[in-house]
Amino acid sequence: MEIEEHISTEERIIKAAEKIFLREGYAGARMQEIANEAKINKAMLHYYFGSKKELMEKIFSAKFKEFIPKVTEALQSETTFENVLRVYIDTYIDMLMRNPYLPLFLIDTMHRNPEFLSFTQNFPGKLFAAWLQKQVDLKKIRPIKPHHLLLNMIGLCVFPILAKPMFQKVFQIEETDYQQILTERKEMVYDFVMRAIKIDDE
Amino acid sequence: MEIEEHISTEERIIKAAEKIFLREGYAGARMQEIANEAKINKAMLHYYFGSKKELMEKIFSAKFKEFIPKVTEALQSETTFENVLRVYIDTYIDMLMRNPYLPLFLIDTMHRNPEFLSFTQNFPGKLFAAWLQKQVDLKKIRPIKPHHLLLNMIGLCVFPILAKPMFQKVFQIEETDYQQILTERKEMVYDFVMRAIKIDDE
DNA sequence: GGTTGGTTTAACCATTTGGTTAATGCAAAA
DNA sequence: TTTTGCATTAACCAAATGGTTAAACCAACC
Repeated sequence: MEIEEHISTEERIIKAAEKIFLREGYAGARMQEIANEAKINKAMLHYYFGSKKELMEKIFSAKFKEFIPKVTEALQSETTFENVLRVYIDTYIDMLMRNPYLPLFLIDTMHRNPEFLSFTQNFPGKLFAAWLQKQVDLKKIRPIKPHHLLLNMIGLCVFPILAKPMFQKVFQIEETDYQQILTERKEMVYDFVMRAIKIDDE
Repeated sequence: MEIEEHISTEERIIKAAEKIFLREGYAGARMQEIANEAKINKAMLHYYFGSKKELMEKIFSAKFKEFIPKVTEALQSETTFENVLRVYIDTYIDMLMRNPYLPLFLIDTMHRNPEFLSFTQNFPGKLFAAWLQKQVDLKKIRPIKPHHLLLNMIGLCVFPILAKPMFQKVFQIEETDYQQILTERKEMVYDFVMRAIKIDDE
């Protein structure tokens, strides 16, 4: 029993709950399955977290933070628009490839348990809007409403993850090819967005 | 008891199951709730459709067809690329505004019950690819892989529907404004895609 | 060694859930 | 009018589910 290798029961529960909730969703997840996954007695779940709902809320708000783009620093830096866009898309698609269950879990939960959203922090929407307006004023890009651009960027990154089963079926794509396509999209999405919003006469 | 107004029990069940499954998802839906919605005895559900899974499969495959873009005719017509794109995006966003639960329902189901996908028909991926290649050859648009363009187009239309709760929270948007933004997007998405793939020197 | 207080467990509980059944309703055929 | 066969219902059932409880465990402290 190594000192540093020890993982507390609470951590074990969190890890297990993450796995099961992400894979099965709230309604589909079973407390017993979480207990099995954590290799502890089911009563421990309630001992540490009260109820299924409270446990879910813990997992949701933690995961929500991962999903909301961490753009604040990038926006405040003095780097070019192109750079911000490129880094953002790369980072985001990488994160999604590492967490393929995350988008569906969050979207599903937000729709069916909207009360969980109230516990989450805000995305710096105003900051993003201001930054974008500056880029427009500087004639770096064509005018576009911040919420539209953000929806476009995130949608282009996230949708292929959400639509994976349909996508693979419709185009008859194997797993390795699918991963390859996601990687390709880092370049593709950057290019697509850049062309869509750049100034024509340059 | 009007002759033409009569709705068969089977139809009543389908309507009710659609409503409940779309709103609650498979795991969240309750057979009793479907029966209540249809105002019939719960045993009728099993009498007509066997099991929850069989009923779900009926609803899923019907709804899947609505979601898969009906592009075949458009692709075979001799109209311009611009026209196909414009009509496609308009039609699709309109359909989504009328069926806001549809995307999450399909995506959720495909992920958690992938076996349902095997019952569905195929999307004419090859036809779309061939048509797009022709547009590229005719120098109507820049080269782009068919699956990327399709993911982009659908993603740009669908993602705002999926992300609605988060979107509204992050940007503090009321329901009427949200609807307005979706309508705006018909124009916006067309423009965005068109600029992204048009030939530069014209 | 004994007490204390947090941790863990097996057994239990009430309710919900998908599904079944046996009896009844009922319209059309005979 | 009686029979036939599908349609419908109330009552029921076994399994699953989230949650509880009382007892046991166990390391730290006295």
